[in-house]
Amino acid sequence: MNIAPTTSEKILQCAQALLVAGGYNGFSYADIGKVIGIRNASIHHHFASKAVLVQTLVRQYREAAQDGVAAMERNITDPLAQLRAYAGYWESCMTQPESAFCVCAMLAAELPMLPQEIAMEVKAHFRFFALWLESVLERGQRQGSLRLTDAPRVEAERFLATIHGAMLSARAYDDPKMFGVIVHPMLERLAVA
Amino acid sequence: MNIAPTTSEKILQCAQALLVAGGYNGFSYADIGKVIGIRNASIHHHFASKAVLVQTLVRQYREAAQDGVAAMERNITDPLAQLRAYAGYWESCMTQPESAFCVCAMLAAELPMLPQEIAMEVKAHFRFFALWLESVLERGQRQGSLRLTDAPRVEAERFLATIHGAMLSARAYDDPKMFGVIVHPMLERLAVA
DNA sequence: GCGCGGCTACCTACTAGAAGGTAGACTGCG
DNA sequence: CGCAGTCTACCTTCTAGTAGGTAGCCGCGC
Repeated sequence: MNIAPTTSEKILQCAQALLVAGGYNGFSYADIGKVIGIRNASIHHHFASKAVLVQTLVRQYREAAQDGVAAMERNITDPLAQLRAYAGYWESCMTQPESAFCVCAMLAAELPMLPQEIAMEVKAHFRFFALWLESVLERGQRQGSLRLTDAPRVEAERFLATIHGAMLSARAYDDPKMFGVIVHPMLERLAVA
Repeated sequence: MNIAPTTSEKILQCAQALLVAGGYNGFSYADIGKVIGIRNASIHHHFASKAVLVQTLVRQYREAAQDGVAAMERNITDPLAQLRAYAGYWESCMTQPESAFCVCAMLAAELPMLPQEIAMEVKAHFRFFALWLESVLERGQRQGSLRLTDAPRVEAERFLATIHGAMLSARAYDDPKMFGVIVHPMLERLAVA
């Protein structure tokens, strides 16, 4: 959303779009260079190696996600509304190909052969969201606005897994609406009748 | 389980293990050759191209899965028991790294940049399982042995998405048990009290 | 029963291109 | 000047894929 994104911002943005489309091994420096009109070597000036590039990308992605959650919690206090906002955010992402998949979900699938430093960032992303969802669900249960059938921890892990699985299904069916088809009823079921 | 697997079977088996670990672009002919002790060119003798190799692999994987479901339906008739058997199959796969992820779920994540013929096989796999799960859930509801809160179609898609998301979470947490932690309560919730 | 054609399965040696990465020079700006 | 940012030109390694050859086997005709 910057007026004039710097070159390194453009590189990161482009790398993210390519990463979301095809994973860590699905893009190259040359692909990035072709898109933003720069030479291979110039990318190395900004990011010493591909691992560093992707690690930087994931760390910023993770920080942005955490900032986003913090901002959302300031605007929305009702637990169910928070879950709806989180799901709604992803639902709006589904329609644009370059953001139609979670960077960390993609990388998690490739975890066994990812550089260690990237794997750590990805794992931290999962831990953060599982903990946040657990806190939201637990609070909703305490307030009586959410109806859980299992422990908040378990419900949180299932919620996150279903969100990620719904992204996968939307991709497999080539249908962005599939995400909502799966996620909306899950939210309604959590709402106290 | 063959006494003496042929070379092309060994190639497919090895390719599957590598595919599950790192996706379509995460392995090369050389990687396969190194594992099974064969030259790069010899793999081309069995499979004209990488796309053909992976397409063959996915088609056989899909057929084996469909045969497995058919065999299971002959042995188990109760819908809930069928769902448990399906989930139990994957739970047992989680402990072995070379089978700890669904080939088609992995490829679905990379769909946007996969060769067309492979993408078609992957999509067919998703359609098959969604339809099968829908039929099982619908039958369970009719018999009164399963308690659905949404339409069988929607419950089936959510079930499949949660299974795939649970595989992802197990990988992200580097903990095979995470699959069961997510999937068991989902099954219990479907069972009529 | 022997030789021959054709087949399968593998080999060595090679190619063109892409991969990630490096060295060093140029350019424009504060 | 000093430096950030970019370039050209290059390197090494890996990539999928090709060309051509060899060894063993199977079946057929004589």
